[in-house]
Amino acid sequence: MSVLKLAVPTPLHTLFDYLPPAGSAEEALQPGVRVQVPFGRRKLTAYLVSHSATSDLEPAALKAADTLLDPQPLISPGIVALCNWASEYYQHPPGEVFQAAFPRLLRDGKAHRCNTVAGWELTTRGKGLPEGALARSPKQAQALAMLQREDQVSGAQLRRAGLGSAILKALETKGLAQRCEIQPGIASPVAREPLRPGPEQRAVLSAIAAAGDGFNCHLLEGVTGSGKTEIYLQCIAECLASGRQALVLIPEIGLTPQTVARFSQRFNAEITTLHSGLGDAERYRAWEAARSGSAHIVIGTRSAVFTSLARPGLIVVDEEHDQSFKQQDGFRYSARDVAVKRAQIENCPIILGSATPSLESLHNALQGRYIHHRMQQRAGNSQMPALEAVDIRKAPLQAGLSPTLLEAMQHCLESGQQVLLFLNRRGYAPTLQCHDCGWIAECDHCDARLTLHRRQRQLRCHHCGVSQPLRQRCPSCHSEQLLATGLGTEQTEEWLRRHFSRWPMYRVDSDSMRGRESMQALVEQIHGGDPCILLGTQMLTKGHHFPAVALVGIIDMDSMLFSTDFRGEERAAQLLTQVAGRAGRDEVPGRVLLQTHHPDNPTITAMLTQDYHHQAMAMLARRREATMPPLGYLLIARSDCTDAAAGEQFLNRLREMAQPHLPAGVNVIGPLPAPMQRRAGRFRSQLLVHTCDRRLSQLAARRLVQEAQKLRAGGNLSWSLDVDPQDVF
DNA sequence: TGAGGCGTCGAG
DNA sequence: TCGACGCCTCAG
Repeated sequence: MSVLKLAVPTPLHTLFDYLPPAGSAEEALQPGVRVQVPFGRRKLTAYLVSHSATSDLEPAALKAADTLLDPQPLISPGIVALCNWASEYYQHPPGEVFQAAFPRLLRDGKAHRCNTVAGWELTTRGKGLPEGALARSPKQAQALAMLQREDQVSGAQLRRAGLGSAILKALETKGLAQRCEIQPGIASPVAREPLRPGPEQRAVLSAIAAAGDGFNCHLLEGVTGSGKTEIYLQCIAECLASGRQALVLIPEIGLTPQTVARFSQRFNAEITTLHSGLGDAERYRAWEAARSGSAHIVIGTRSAVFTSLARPGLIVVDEEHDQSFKQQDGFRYSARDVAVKRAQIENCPIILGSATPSLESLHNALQGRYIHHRMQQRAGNSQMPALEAVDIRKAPLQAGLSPTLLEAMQHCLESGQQVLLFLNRRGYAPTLQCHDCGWIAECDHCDARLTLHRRQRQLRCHHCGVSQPLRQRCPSCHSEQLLATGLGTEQTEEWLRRHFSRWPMYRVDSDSMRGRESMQALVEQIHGGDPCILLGTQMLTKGHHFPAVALVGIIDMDSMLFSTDFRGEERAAQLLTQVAGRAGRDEVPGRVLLQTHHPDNPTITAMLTQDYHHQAMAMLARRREATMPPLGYLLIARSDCTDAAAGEQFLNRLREMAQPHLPAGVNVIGPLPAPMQRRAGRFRSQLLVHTCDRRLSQLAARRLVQEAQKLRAGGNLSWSLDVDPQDVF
C-alpha cells in the first residue's frame, strides 16, 4: 500500500495521509504535484510532499485523493525541499507554505497551461497548394505564402504584415489554414557592453568569479554610489552566458520600473517581474515564464523567492537590510534568509548587496560564513557628503525648518542645485488637540492618535486606516479652538510652497504618490537636474538616485533617536546613511544637515564621526553583550484578541504548558502587551523567547506550536509564532 | 481556516 | 415553534 503525505492548505501544523487517486500511475506521483482532495466537506488543492508505505491512521480512516492535477510537478525538487525547510524553520503549516510556491490560479486548482501565443498554421490541404495559388485574392495569397515560409506564424506577426483575422478566417473556411498554439522559443540572451569597472569593482568581480558557480553567499557592502548594480549586472551576464537564469529580489514595487529599465538596457533577454501589483493572469504568466525557463532574468519582491526556476544560476538580494523582505503576517518568513537557504539547496551563488548591511549579514560575513566584499569609493568623481548637526534648541523654526537649514536651501537652489528634505511623517500634523480643554483626537480602534490630513479635510489613523471628516468643534467642550500640533509633510509642503515659490516643489509620500506612474514621472523630472525641492518620507530614500541633489536636510532627526526596539539604532543608522547617500553624486559635493535638539546624543555623534561600517561594528559589540540577535535568537508568540485579558491568559497558559518541556537556556519573558496593544479593535500581547543557541530556539519554537495547538485558540483569539522577529519591543 | 452541529434565546 | 446567533469541534 502506498500512502501520500500531502500538504493541505489549512492552518493545521501537519501533513495529511491520503490514498492515491484511483487509477493513478505510481511514477506520476512525484513530490510537488498538485492533487485535489476531499477535506471535510470541501475540495482542496493539496501538494504531494512524500510517500510512505504506512500510515499512523486506521486504513478505514484514509480517504483517496480525487484527482492528480499535474502529470509532472510544476515546481522543482529544490522548491519542494525549500518549502519543507521553511515549514519546519518558521513552524508554519506546510499547506500554507507550499501555496507560496504557486500563483493563485494554480492554488485554486486550475489546469496548468504553458505560455503559448495564438497563431496560425496551414492544414495538410493548405500545404498541398502550389505556389502562386489564390491569385484572385492577393491578401489571402500573401498570408498563404507567409505560412508556407514559416510553419507557424503568430497572430501579432500576421497583423503587422497587414493581414487581419478576417483574411485568416477566410483561409480557415476554405480548409487551408487552422489556428494553433505556438510555444515561445528560448532565445539566447545577449548582454550589451558593460561599463568599465573601477579598481574596487574589478577586485570584487574577480573575487566573486574565483569563488565559482557553486553555493557561496557573497555580502557586497558598498557605499551608496559605489556601483553595486554594475556588479550584479556583470555577474548576471556570466550566469546567462552559462545558460542559466538569475533571480533578483528587490524590496518594493516602487523600485520595479527603474530596476527593470536598468536591466533591459543591458540585456537583450527576457526579463520577467513578479510583484503584488500583478493581476492573477499576469502573475501566472510571469511565474510560468520563470518555471519553464523562457525568462532569463526574474525580478521580484519578497514572494518571488519561492518561484521555481528551470535553470537557477544566481540569486541577488538588493538592499538586503530592507525590512520589507520580512513578511509581517501569516507566513512570517524573511525572503533574504529563505533566499540564502535556496541558494544552498540549488547550489548556486547568492549576492546580498547593501550600503548598510543588516547586522545579521555583517555578523555572518565576519564569522566567515559569507564572503565579504567592500567597496568604499563612489564610482566616478563624486565624493561622500559631509554630515553636520544643526542644534535647533531655541532656534526659531518655521514649519520645522531652522534658519541654518533655510539659508542652506536658499543658497543651494540659487546656485542651481536640488534640495532633498526628509521628514518621516505623512499628513499635516500628527495630533489634533483642543486648546480649551485638552481633548486629543484619538482612534477608536487603536492606541494611537489620529493624523490630520488638511487637504482632504480628514482625520486618519495610520495604523488601521480608518478616517473621519475633520470636525470644526471639540466633541468634548464644543470649543472651536482646535490646534494642529506637530509636523507632517503636508504642512511643511504648504509652507515651502509659499516661501520658496520660485522653485518647483515635489512631495513624495504614499499620499501624494498614488499609483506607480506618478513616481516614475517624477523621477524623470528630477533627473532633468533643474533646481527644485524634494520633500518626502522613507519612500524618497529607497533606491533612487538623484544626481543633482546637493543638500539633504533631515528635518526631525530626534524622531529616529528614541526607539524602544533593540534594532532602533541600527534602523536609524541605515535610514540616515541611505538618505544622506542621495546627496552629492556626480561632481556636485553634497552636504547633509541633521536638525536635532540633542547634538551630543551618542547616536548623533557616531553618525557625524563614523561611517556606517564602524557604527555597525560598535552596534554588533553591544548586541554581543546583550546576547541579542544576531548573537542570540528570538521567537515571539503573539496573541490577538478582542478581549485583552483573554489574550494574556492564553499566553500565560501557553507559557505554563511549554515551560516544563523547555531545556535550560531558553528564557521566556512575558506575556507583555505588544508595542501598540490595541490596533484595529484587537488587543495584542506577546511572549518573548530568548536563547543563545539556534538549535534551542528551534526546539522551543516546535514545543510552543505543539502546546498552542493543544490549547485550541477558539473564539476570536488567534495566535502566531514569529521566528526571528523584526519588531520586538 | 471553514463548515456543520448543537444549544440557547427571543419573537410571535 | 422557528429562526438567528454563537460556540465548539473536526478535518486524513
